[in-house]
Amino acid sequence: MSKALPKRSENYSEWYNEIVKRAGLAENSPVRGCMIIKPYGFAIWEKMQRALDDMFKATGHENAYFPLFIPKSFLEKEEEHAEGFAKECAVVTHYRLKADPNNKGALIVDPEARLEEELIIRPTSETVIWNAYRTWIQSWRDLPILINQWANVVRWEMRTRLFLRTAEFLWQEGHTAHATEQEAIEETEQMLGVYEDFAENWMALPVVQGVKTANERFAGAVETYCIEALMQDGRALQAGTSHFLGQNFAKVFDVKFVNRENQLEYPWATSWGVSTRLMGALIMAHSDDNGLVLPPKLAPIQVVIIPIFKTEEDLARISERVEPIVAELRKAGISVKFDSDDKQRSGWKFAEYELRGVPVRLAIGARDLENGTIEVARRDNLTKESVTIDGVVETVKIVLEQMQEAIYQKALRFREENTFTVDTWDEFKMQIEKGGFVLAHWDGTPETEERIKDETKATIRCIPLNSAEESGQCVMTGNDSAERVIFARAY
RNA sequence: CGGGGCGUAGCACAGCUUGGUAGUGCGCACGGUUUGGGACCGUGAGGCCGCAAGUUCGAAUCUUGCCGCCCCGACCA
Repeated sequence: MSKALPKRSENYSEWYNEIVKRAGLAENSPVRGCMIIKPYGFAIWEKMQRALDDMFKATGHENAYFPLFIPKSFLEKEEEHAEGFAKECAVVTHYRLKADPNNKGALIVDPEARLEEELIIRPTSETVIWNAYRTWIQSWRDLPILINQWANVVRWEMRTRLFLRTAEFLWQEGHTAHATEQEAIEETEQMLGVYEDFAENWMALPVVQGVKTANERFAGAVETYCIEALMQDGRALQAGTSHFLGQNFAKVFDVKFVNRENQLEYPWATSWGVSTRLMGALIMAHSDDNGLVLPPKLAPIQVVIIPIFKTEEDLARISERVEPIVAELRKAGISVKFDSDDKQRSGWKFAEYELRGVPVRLAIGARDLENGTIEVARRDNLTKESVTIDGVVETVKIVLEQMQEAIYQKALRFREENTFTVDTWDEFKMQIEKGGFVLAHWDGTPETEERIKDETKATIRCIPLNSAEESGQCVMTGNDSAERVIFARAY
């Protein structure tokens, strides 16, 4: 195994692939397009899950679980939804194998065991869930229903990349039902806010809240809201979506409730999700040529302590000094690993924990014991300083907080420096080629959006929610436009 | 599905042109010397050379077919 990672500046996608594998986050599986999430990668995902789950609960949601298999007829009900997902569904047609009579040891699909109705492996769960809601919802008193599920889904993608786009991925999907349109829209916006909060305060990832254009809208939604982030190579990544589904699913699954006036009405729906794709965003937003850089709040190991020793006796003396520090850090809620393994040398460990993105490294050797000091190294800016052992726990707490903020600020600065306002077609093409968010006027038609995509590979990432009204002319057609939208090449 | 590349030890690869004992580095095991930024020496284990058929006295190497993977495009969170 070569020591150095490919450089971001030379080959960004190879850098990404290598970092995922070498930092022990994930690897390819025997099945094309699927991935094995390794313990260290899964530990990060678990921290994300925990934070998000707490936020969902805090906003009144409950977890439930709906099945992996969806009858094909369910998927067919909502026309746009069906069309949107049809071409990427895995389908179960049989329920039994049998020994191949012509080939000893081999198994074949038993032709006798064909399912009467094929089952789709869920690409998303609106249909099964709304089918269930039919019996759950009778009266306005049953509403709202605020459900979330943590699950895997399958979308048979042509081209896949670890975390960013895999055939099977893990996610959460919230599915809510409301008595009024207004309430459902508020829910959609609220959850988008939750995602923004999570992205910025946990992932240290600045995001733009916006609305998708018709072309980019979720299949079956009335309106799709999103948070969009900018990666270090200048490409955009959709980090989360929240959909206002109107009454589309209620109608096709015949879900009705009696309102206060004793009239039958269709409830209003939302759905919202984030996936293991966030892992890709996390990696691409912050990491450097030495490896992963993790925001402290999501780092499985926040502090690693590396003893520098020659003999068993040295190690024993260091351990004695380190153990109370470990205990104190843990008491402060900080996850810490004391790596006293003598099979690897300290230099190897330094490089390894940098690769894995451990935020703070403490190194302590005989010299430190004499001086009463310990070395504190920061992963984000690779600086190190010597501090007194007595104050190290306090120092670590401060450093972790500073890092969380510094990583966010760095990403924010990057986004600001890579957000451009352009007004001419030539400028537009040139800037898209260079990368970044490009703010430009658009005449609001799907046709123009499509033409721009064909010519530049750029899509409208979103119509920002809080952008100022500003009349202008469409960058491609010159037609009137009321506001700027964000264009970028995207993952 | 188009275009390109690759299948040889756990990993990364050489060997193939010109057929003749299966190799190198990393990793692994054991022993020793080392240890403040990816240590070194010695010994050792580990292979149906992607699969199948063919050519040949003899195939990792030549021929044909198949399978798989990766990268680039069209589709997408």
